[in-house]
Amino acid sequence: MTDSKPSMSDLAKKLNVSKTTISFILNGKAKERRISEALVEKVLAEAANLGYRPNQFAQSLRTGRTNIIGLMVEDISNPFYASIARLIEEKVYQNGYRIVYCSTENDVTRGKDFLTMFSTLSVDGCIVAPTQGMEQEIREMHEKGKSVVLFDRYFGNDGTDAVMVDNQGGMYRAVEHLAARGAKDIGLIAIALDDPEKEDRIIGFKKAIADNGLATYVFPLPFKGGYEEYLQDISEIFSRNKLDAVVFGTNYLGIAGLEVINQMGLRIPDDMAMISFDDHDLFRIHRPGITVVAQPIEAIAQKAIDTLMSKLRNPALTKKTAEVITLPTSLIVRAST
Amino acid sequence: MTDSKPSMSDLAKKLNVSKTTISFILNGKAKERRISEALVEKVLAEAANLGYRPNQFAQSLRTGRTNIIGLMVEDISNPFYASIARLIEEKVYQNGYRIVYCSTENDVTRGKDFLTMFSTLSVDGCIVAPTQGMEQEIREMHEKGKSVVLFDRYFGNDGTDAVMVDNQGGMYRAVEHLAARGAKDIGLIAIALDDPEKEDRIIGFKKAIADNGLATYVFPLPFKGGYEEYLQDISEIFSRNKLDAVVFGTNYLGIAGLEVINQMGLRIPDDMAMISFDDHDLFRIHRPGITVVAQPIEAIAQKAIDTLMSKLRNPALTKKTAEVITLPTSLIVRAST
DNA sequence: ATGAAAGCGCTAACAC
DNA sequence: GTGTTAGCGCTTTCAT
Repeated sequence: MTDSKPSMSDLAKKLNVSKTTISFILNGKAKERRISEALVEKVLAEAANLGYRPNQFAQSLRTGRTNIIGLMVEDISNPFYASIARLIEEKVYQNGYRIVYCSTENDVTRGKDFLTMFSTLSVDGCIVAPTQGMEQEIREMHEKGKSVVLFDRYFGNDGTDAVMVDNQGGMYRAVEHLAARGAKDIGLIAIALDDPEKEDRIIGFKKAIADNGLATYVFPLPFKGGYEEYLQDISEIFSRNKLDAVVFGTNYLGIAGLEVINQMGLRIPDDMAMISFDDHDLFRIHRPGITVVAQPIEAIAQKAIDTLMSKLRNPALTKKTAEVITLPTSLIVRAST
Repeated sequence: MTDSKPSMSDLAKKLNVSKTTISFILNGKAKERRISEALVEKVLAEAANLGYRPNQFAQSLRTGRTNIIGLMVEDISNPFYASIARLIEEKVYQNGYRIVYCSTENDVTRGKDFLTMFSTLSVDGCIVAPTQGMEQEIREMHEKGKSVVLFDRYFGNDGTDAVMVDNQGGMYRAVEHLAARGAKDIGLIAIALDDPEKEDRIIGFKKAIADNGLATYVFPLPFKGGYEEYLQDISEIFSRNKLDAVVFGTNYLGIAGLEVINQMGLRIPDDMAMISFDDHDLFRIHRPGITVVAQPIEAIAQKAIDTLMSKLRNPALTKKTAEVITLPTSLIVRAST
């Protein structure tokens, strides 16, 4: 009936031992406190028997640590982020942490709200794919000693750790590949949240186009939630420009683009060669297969966690070193090029 | 420098007011406590000024409520669950809750671990796509007064709310559709965690096969993490049986199946007609398009949240009513059939 | 080798 | 109208 959780006091009372002792034993400090084997046994046994679980909130209130990690991505339903979330989940649980996630939808306000939430929740650290406009807030968290690891996007030299991917290089090789296959009019359709001149994927694209002496067709698109709108935008781009190849800056643009191409009855790669950033089941299985610039998802997750965990374990590090890791992408050539 | 968060005491000291008063004001109980307008203003202003944020842990410790909701799915990186997670996130935040998620991988032990974690974390409620074998634990949570809403899978009449989908009916109509198109040897490739006789999708399939006087080809597969293994299993099934149509019980089996079909050079729908449970970008965009039994993702998320929120708002309900909502699936016919 | 006691930040019954 | 006070369950210093 009164099945409510047993507290440390319950244990203490039942065993005629003080809370202190119980606490030490349960926290593995029995040795250094020289508590007798016998007592340790007894306490452990009774704790197990009663199904005792420490109250995380009391614990957090006392210690200031929460064992919660915040994960902030653009959209948790995007397979790229979902896969990362899955991997991070796996690795984080092994270290006794839990994850609270949220999707920013590239909205600064949402992003900041969530940062506040993380702060309110007192997460021990967080892994964030930031939107732009959050620079200030991220820096503040960092300065307050919270461990933050950025990925997917970051802001120059602000002292925050980041796990990035070689976006410029990846894009450069994609264009190179297309050019080598004889493409002349290569378009780039990519999200530009901010200034297109600052987007690495766009920069890499332009550089490759220039190096290959080709004409530049860049179509920066603002971020919008709706898939339908992208279909619309892309089909307009296709009808107004006679391209023989196209590169998409993200998986969802690639997907939308592929749908448009198919709808318009364009043949890949004869009428239109195609490459998308990010691999996806769709790109692998589609006939013809779609060439992609794949991001090393596993490595991104691993590095992000490793970085965060090492800061968490050694808080002194947090304020000091800031490392920006850049992981290579890989061009997976399929029949679309 | 000492930028650590201001507490209620700080506020109280600064304004020469007691914590009590602050607490009441901040919790919107100023009216009923008949606190003067002026004071309310002053407190609110100073709170905003100092950037005061209540300490969630102290709050939780005191009230027993945490504003955290646990979300447990089979695999957060599966688009079906990821989409649900996204929608649930959206709806939940509007109500001031946060989400902690975890992926069971259909592993009972993991599932139970996470349930314990939810319990330790004192989540206010949870939305769970259970694995089998968790019946007992779910029932216990429920009996302890925790709000639990199941989806995707549930255990008969155990008094827990559940949001389900008409799996039998969806599968039935898929087979019916195939039969109407002249398919004779229709195979079903589906995960059977437990007894295949208890899996609704398999039941629906068999019923439809019987009603249409066809031969029964059911290939229950155990759940395994690895995609490669499914490829293997499926291609064996295809080489050992001469089917003219196949139905896949879940999106990842459908994806693997499609990959196998393409690899084997089978033509859809001439050599092999195909239907998969769950819609997916891949099925929509693939040429030919793949007919699917789509689940109403949005509705599932909405119902789950609605149910949970109403229980949370009115705890008295929790122990009483248990509702099993069954949502319809829809057959989206494409070129694969 | 063990325990008493203070206090983390907050809420709410009960005074005044 | 506003303040006092007693905890929520835990950790940890200091005493014994």
